[in-house]
Amino acid sequence: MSDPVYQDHLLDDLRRQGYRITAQRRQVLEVLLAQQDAHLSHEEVTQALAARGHTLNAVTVYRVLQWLKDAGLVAQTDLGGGHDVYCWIGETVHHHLICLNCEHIIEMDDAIFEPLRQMLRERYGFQPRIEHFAIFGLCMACKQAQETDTD
Amino acid sequence: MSDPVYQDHLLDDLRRQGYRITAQRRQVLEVLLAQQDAHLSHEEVTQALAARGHTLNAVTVYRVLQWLKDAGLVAQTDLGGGHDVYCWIGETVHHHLICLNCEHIIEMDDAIFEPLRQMLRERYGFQPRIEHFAIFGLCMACKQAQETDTD
DNA sequence: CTACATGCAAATCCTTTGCATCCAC
DNA sequence: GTGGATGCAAAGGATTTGCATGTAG
Repeated sequence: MSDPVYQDHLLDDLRRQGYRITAQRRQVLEVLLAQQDAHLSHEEVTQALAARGHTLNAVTVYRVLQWLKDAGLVAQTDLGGGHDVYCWIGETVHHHLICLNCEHIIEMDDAIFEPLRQMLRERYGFQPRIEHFAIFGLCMACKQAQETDTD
Repeated sequence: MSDPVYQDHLLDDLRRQGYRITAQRRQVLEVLLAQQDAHLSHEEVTQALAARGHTLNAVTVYRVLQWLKDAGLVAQTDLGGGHDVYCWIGETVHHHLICLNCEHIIEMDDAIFEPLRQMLRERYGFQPRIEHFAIFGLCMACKQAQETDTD
């Protein structure tokens, strides 16, 4: 997945598509590749870069993220937190359950949306684009904690 | 629903809760009450106010919307458009299908989410808060138009 | 009368843009 | 060498804050 061989292959691919591979682009790409399941904000990407000893201009980070999105490698989503988040587009489509209390994120399989998709198509003739979904609520632990509180 | 009697009752209720009723608060409240099913952004609220001949300071509009939210009368949601939208909390819970192409909004009943809710509870022990949901995709008309294009 | 709401100006935050310089190809 | 990418500074837009004034209760 994120081994050097895969990365080299990826970079060659991008070069073949006419994109230029700069140090900055490689660095941002590595960060996102290293945390494929995470949704990273611009700020978090910057922090991850810093942790690796790279200090890119904030503007450049924006531009590289935009580039990765244009190249179809990264999804840019607004999960409602005010800032867009970016995440690597892997082979397996999945979605997230986000706990409003502890902010724990649970991954869920795409299959769970199939019934909903079908219903929307049947009832409303609507073709949903549920490619990257987030549902907010309470995770099991927090739900139980809350119930205990109320007792 | 939005008749004067109902509004008076509402204002009295708020007063009883210790809130002060100013002209500005009444004006914003009226705007939201008049379009209960709409999701209005700060800008749209301002425009609606202007259409009624009221010119409030932008800051005041923010503060009144925040107040209405705190009072539990209005929901503040980020539908992914970059700006928060505000909408009156009525009795009937409903959600929206938003067409990515024509931006047409279809209302859908809350019942459609029941199977999903149940699945999330069963499989992940997750208590979803699906109170105001938006699903993006293509509406029937745009889907058909697209299919015709490809032919 | 008093505490709270308003309006103005200014500050703040995130993001984009213009432009000179730099570097991948 | 040349077009595209970078970094800096500065602009831009949305929202928040500080403070004097106004007003609901």
